[in-house]
Amino acid sequence: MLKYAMLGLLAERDGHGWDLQARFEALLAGTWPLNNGQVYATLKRLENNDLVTSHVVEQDDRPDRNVFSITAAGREELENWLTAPPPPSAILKDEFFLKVLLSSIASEAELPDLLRTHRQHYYDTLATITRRRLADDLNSTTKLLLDGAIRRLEADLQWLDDVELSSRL
Amino acid sequence: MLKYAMLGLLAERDGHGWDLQARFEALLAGTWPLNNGQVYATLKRLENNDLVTSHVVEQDDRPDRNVFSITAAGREELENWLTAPPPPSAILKDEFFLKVLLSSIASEAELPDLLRTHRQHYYDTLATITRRRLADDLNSTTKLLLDGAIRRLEADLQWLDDVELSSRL
DNA sequence: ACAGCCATGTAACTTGTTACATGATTTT
DNA sequence: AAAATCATGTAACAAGTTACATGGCTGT
Repeated sequence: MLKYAMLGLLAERDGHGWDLQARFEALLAGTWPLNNGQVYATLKRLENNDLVTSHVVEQDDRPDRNVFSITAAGREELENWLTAPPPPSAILKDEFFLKVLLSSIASEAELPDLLRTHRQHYYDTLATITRRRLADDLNSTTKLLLDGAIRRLEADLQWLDDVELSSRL
Repeated sequence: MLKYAMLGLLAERDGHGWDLQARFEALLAGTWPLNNGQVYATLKRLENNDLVTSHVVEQDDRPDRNVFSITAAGREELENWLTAPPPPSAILKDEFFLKVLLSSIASEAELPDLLRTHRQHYYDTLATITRRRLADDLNSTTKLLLDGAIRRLEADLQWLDDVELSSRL
């Protein structure tokens, strides 16, 4: 997926690896930290596939930059991905769902523990995100993202209640 | 993740590759189809790590089965995973969120198209899942899963409205 | 002096994805 | 005769994860 993230950021404007990583993390409000190695590896693959090109920009007081630009083929790849509907399998391919499911069938004794841990964790995350949402240096897109995350967290918390109720029957 | 799914199914009872795949797909109500190759590859890796063991069961009229059992180490690995809270990065690591985000910054002209396509797709999926939820041959765990999926889909649909509203300003 | 920022990457390992390959039995 | 079910796997490739490695400049 990072591949498309890089293409998207480059479609906005050119950038070098370090810069792209910083922009990505800012856009995601720090909720999706990256290892720099992954960024450089992804950019190299994109270049091998001619979806981006690069040129070196020399600097005196800083290390030289390797600045990337998106190509026409890269733009096309990005558009295709953006407009394609998600595969039908995507909705339930979720670690949280899978944990509850497996706990129910394989390890029922652990279910209450799992539910407690996760409920706690979801409340904490909800609090963190709600707090972050209030910061005034966020761009509007990031705000939207956080709103979406809040809606999902609330949905998941309600579902946790469902699961707990039905496990107590 | 499939690794843990296999461990979970084996914790319920022993099984061979084919059987595990069928049980997995039934549990997920067919929403997460697998390629058999992935199943066998995953089982082999688990065996290499001594998380499962296998023995051949001969059959006359059918190909022989390679039946797997979970080991003590496998059980431990499963328990650890089940009780561990999700990493904080997991909530927003989502293809749908990323698409909306990137479309907003990189390709604003495509946003309405993306929103329309995805809204349609989400409604369709909601309808499909709701219908499947009514089938009476589902086990209670699968029903729960579908309930969770419905809650999420509804949350995402509401969020799509948010995004559309804010994009029209 | 030390921490933090700027900037680059490689290497090893684990997962996931897709395609290919084989072959018997049962049902339509 | 064809399609579905049962049953096994290999191989190639793409992507994600983590650790390692280097080095100058800036602010405290």
